[in-house]
Amino acid sequence: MRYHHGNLKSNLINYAYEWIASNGIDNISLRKIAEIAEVSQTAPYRHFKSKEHLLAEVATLGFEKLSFEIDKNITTDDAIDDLVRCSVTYIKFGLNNEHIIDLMFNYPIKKAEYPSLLESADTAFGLLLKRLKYLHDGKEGAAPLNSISTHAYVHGLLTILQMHQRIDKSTKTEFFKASSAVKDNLEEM
Amino acid sequence: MRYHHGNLKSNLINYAYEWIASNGIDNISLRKIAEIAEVSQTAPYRHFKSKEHLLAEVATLGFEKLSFEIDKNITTDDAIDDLVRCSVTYIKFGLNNEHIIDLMFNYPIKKAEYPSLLESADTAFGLLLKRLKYLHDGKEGAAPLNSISTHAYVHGLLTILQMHQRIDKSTKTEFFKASSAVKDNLEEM
DNA sequence: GGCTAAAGTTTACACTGTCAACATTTGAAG
DNA sequence: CTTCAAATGTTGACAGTGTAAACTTTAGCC
Repeated sequence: MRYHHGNLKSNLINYAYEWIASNGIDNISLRKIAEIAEVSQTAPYRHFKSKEHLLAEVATLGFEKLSFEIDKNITTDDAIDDLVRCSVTYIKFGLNNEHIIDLMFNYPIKKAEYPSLLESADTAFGLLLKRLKYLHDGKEGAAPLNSISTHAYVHGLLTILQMHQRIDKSTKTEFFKASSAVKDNLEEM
Repeated sequence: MRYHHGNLKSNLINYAYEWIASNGIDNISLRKIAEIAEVSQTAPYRHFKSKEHLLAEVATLGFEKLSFEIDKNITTDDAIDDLVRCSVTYIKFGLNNEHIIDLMFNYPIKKAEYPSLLESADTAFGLLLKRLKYLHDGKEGAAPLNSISTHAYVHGLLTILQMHQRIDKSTKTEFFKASSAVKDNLEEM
C-alpha cells in the first residue's frame, strides 16, 4: 500500500456516493468514508475543505448522472415526445435513487456556495428544457418563463411523490397518473 | 424556578422554531434548545423520543403557520383569484421563512414516520387545492389529478426559486414573473 | 400522609467535524 | 543525482453531539 494514494479525491466522492445510495444521508460521516477508502480520518481534509464540500461534490455527481439519463431521451425528432420522456426519466430517477435525490434536494447544502454544483444542476434542468425551448422557438419571451414553469411542474411532482413516500404499488399508480398528467399539461401549450 | 416546568414540551417546540428561524438548521442541537429553556441537557427526552421527533413537531408547526397564512386568502367569491393568491402566499411564505421551509422540505426528516406531520402538510396543501376542486366540480375524476398537478407546480416553483438563492432584487423579479406564470397556468385550465 | 408515575438531573459513552503538529512522498530545480 | 519545497498522508487532541442509565424531585390520588 502506497503512502500516496493517487486518486483519493475521486475515490472519496465515489465511496460517499455509494454509501449514501445504500445507507441514506442520515448517518454519513467523513470518518466512515475515510475508513472505506482505507485512509486516516483526516486525510479527506487534504482534498475537501469540509464535509459539506465533499457532499457538494457527491451531489454534483448525482446531477451529472441524472443529466446522463435525461440526455439519452433527447432526439430531435419529436419535441413533445422528448419532453415527456425526459420528464418521466427525471421522476423515475428520483424514485429509484431516493437517497441521492435526498442529498441533491432534501439536504441542507448551501448550494449557492458551490458554483459547480449549481452548474451541474442547471445542466440537468437545461437538458430537460432544451426540448421546451425548441417548442417555443418564434414566440419571443415565452420560452424562459415556460421553462421555469415546466421545471417547476416536473420537480414539484417528484417532491410530492417523494413526500408521501409510498414507493410501492400505490406509488407506481400515482407515478403513471403523473406521467399522463405531464403529457396533458404539455399538450395544452 | 420550579422543578417541574409545566409546559416544557410546547416551550421546546417554540424555542426550537425560533432558533431555527433565525439561525438556520445547520447547527441546531437539542442541548442548545434545552439551555434556552433553562433545563438540563436530557430533559427533552422526557417529551421527545429523539431529536428528529422534536424537529418533526417543529416542522408540523411550520405547516400549521403556513396553513394559517393560506387560509386568510380563501374567500368563496372568486375561485381562480383565490387560488392565485393562495399560491402566491405559499411562495411568499417560503421566501420569507427560508430556514423553516428548509426544515419542512430540505431536511432529512423521515416524514412517513410522523403521521401528524404528514397530516399538517396535507392540510396546508388541501387548503391550497380546495379552490381548485371547486373549479373542477362536475368534471368527474379530473379534480384529484389536477390537484396534484397544481401543488406540484406551485411547490416546484418555490424549490427552484429557493435553489438559486437570489433573495434580492433579481429574486423579487423572478417571483413576480412566477406569480403571473401561476396565473397564466391556471387560466389555461 | 404515603405511594406511584411523571418530569427533571447527573453522569457517562461513543461518535462526530475539524484543528495543529508531525511524517512521508513526489517532482522539479540545481 | 541530490536537494528541497509542496503535496499528501498520519497521529493526537478537543469541543460538541445524541442519547442511554441511574438517580432525584415533584404532583396528584387513595
